[in-house]
Amino acid sequence: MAAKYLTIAREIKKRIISQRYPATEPLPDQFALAAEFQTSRMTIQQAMRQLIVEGLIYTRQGQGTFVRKNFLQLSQWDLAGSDYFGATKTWEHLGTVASRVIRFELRFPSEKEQSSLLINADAPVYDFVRLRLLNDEPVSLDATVMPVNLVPGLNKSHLESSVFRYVQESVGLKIMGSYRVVRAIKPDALDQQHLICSDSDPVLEVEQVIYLEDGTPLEYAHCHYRYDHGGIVIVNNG
Amino acid sequence: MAAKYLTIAREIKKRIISQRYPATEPLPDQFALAAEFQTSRMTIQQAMRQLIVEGLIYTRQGQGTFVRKNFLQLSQWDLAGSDYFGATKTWEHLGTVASRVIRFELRFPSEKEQSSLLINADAPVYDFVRLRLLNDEPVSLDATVMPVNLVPGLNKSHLESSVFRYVQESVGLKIMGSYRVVRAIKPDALDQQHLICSDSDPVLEVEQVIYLEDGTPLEYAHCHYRYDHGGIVIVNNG
DNA sequence: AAGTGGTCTAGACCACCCG
DNA sequence: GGGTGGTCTAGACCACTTC
Repeated sequence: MAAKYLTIAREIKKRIISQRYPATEPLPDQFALAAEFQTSRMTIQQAMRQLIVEGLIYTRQGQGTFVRKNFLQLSQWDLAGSDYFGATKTWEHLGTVASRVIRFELRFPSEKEQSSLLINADAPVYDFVRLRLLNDEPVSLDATVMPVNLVPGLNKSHLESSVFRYVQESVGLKIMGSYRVVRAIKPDALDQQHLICSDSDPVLEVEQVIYLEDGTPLEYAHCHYRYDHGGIVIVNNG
Repeated sequence: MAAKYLTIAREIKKRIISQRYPATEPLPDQFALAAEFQTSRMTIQQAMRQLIVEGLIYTRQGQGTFVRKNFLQLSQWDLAGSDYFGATKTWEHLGTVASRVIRFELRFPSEKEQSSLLINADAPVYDFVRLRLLNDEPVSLDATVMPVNLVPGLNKSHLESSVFRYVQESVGLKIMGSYRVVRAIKPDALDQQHLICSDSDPVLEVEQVIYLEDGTPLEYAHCHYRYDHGGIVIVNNG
């Protein structure tokens, strides 16, 4: 049995999508909703808070609760954006995805890696490079560094399928967030060789740290994308 | 007088930063905090919710409330990232910033612009291009389209100072969020001319829609950055 | 079983916006 | 002044984790 406030939030969401609550006027006030759903006003407010963080509505003290004009639009954006690559998204709807392992080694971390992963110089790390192919065309070249102690037992077959799945399902770690820097750079020798690009073709570089629920850094990576294979989508709701 | 839950949240934040609440063990439970702050548990929970959205703590039912290990680290990241450009950040701490207007026209929107700005073909738009200089060095070339009806009275002097400030202070509109796509591209003729780069120098392109509180799109822009002048920082907390 | 956070109640008063 | 959302109370019961 889901919480009552979530049930109410879902119901109100339905009504907004079906335009039973037209976007041109405010929603019924919280007292009316509390009466309709036979609950207290605090619970209605919790449901509203849920819809606010989902970007569906916004409130104005003294005025009421309103539907965001771009809510219906946003799903269209997301759809339109699906031709682009988000680092957390998969591309499987675009075709056949494959991973080729270029390098897989153990070593000690550099200073930059120590500070990015919050580890000491004597904590061993995996160092691996993978080429991602979409319909046999090279798309990205990813160089990753991960602390061995967080993910013991990682092997080459995990790299060929999904490190993410191994980390979540076998080791039981949960990803919380990420920190990324995106730039345009000139391709290095490895990029030119594996992404099959000339030295005048730009490369989109994503430098990222992925961290777990409690904030422990899990991986530090440099991902290089061919410039003609889309971009990174960033959505920001205030 | 600020709300009690915000006052409590600030106090708890202080204690975490000063390590009076060590990151190695859970925070005092909500009942103890309610007693200490002479308030109800609901108010303590509201304070906790605040700190959760700020990324400071996380909760586990049946276990307690914990400090995120990367909280202290994150402020260092932000500092480190200040050498990079975020489209919402200013660069004034890096030196002298100037804006040169390359183009400023009125016209009707293209189909792509109509769908991005949610306007009709007969709604006029401003079309302007600006070159941003940092210490007299070209950094970015921005091509922007804005609906005239949202921002009446825009003129060239606004472009040279800050369109953002004009929109906020004179027109009274409030920015809510953004939708961006980042790519690496080859420079076009305008880029090469104004960003002073060769055709083998990559360009970082940010295609963006900025929208207002209620979701109305305010501007649709393409911003081109020189590849050697930093990158875009993206922080994502689950 | 004990201890923790999650949800919920039935009110109350306050701050803000509008006519 | 009337209507709206924002905050707050003093409890209650539930769900989950650990012992």
